[in-house]
Amino acid sequence: MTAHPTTLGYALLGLLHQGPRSGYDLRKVFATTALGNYSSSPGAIYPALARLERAKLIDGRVDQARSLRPRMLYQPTKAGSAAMRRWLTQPISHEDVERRIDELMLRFAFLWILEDRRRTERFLVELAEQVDAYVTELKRQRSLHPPETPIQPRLALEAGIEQYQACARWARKALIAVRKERT
Amino acid sequence: MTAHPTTLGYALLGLLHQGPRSGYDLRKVFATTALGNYSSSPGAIYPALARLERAKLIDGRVDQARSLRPRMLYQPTKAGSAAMRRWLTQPISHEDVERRIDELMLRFAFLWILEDRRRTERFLVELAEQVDAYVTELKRQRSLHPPETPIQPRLALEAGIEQYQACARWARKALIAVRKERT
DNA sequence: TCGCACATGTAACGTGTTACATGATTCA
DNA sequence: TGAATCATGTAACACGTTACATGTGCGA
Repeated sequence: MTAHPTTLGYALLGLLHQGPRSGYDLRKVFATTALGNYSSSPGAIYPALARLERAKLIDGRVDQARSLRPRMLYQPTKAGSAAMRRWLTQPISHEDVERRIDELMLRFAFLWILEDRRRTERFLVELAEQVDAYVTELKRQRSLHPPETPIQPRLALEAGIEQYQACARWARKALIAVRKERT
Repeated sequence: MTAHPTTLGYALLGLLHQGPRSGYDLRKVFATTALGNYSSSPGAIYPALARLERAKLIDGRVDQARSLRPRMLYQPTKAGSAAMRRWLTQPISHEDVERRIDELMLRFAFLWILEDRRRTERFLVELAEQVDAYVTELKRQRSLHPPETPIQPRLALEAGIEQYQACARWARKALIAVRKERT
């Protein structure tokens, strides 16, 4: 009951906030956009949709509009929208930054659902702070490398540092862009 | 038989190339370093070690050196080293860049095992090329956004673009650093 | 009529997560 | 004596991957 959807579940739930879609429609989105990183293919998507429906977070009904074959069109229920809002408004944890940065980006991409610019801004501020903190931690790790460490692991750590720094820079730039936006 | 180790398996196998370690030692590495991103905790590590041993890629023997309790010390077998070398020298695929970039970084971190600077250089060249290609693809996706797209998904895609660009920049910088290295 | 795109699934399998179990040693 | 640390695991569970199954409508 209190079982939360997985990242894929939230991705599907989020997409359905754009309007009713069938499983096939959703698959196409995953197949053609960068969202494809969050998995793909029928074996994951159809079961995930079934789980969301069992949890009453989405509602499926048959699209009897003519055309090809009957399709199941899903849309979020009230409970589904509420679950989505809860997920979107979670605070950004240390753990999220360290190990689930792409889930954070997914959350950000769906923040439009809230129609609350302030919330988007707060997300970016928090993200920049947390990422900065993690960069500091990574730099500390770099300083702890014993001198005989080969160059490759050193450089790999460097890569991590630079990717997170890029993320922090992006967050600050995005914050400015969001503030400029007319709503 | 031809079943390949998972990313976690390769991470363990790679660490064992630094010298014999126990499961506990390995857990500590995962718990305290950035490697922790590649999972953690007994429930994953001990079974992974058991699989590697069943596949004859590592060899465990009891450390009867005094001190605390008996520990199982693992080290790679010849087959294990060969499997590692095969993994490390795989070409970098489009798919790797899109969906397994952190596995690529793990591979890079373990390239020291090959003791072949050229190989490291080639890896970085290939990576930069492939990442550039993916950045191009992401920019194309950005240009395809319909004008009414909310700002958040746009910015999220922007984040992806900038992280990959940071990765490409890093690869070129790292290439220079590796070339400078005396071996 | 052949094949492809549409459309929806299921089954087997391996693996990671979480939580728990067990017992020895060291230190307060 | 009790707590923390060393050290190794196991069991239940859910999820994703891969591969397969099934059938319609449309265009060449």
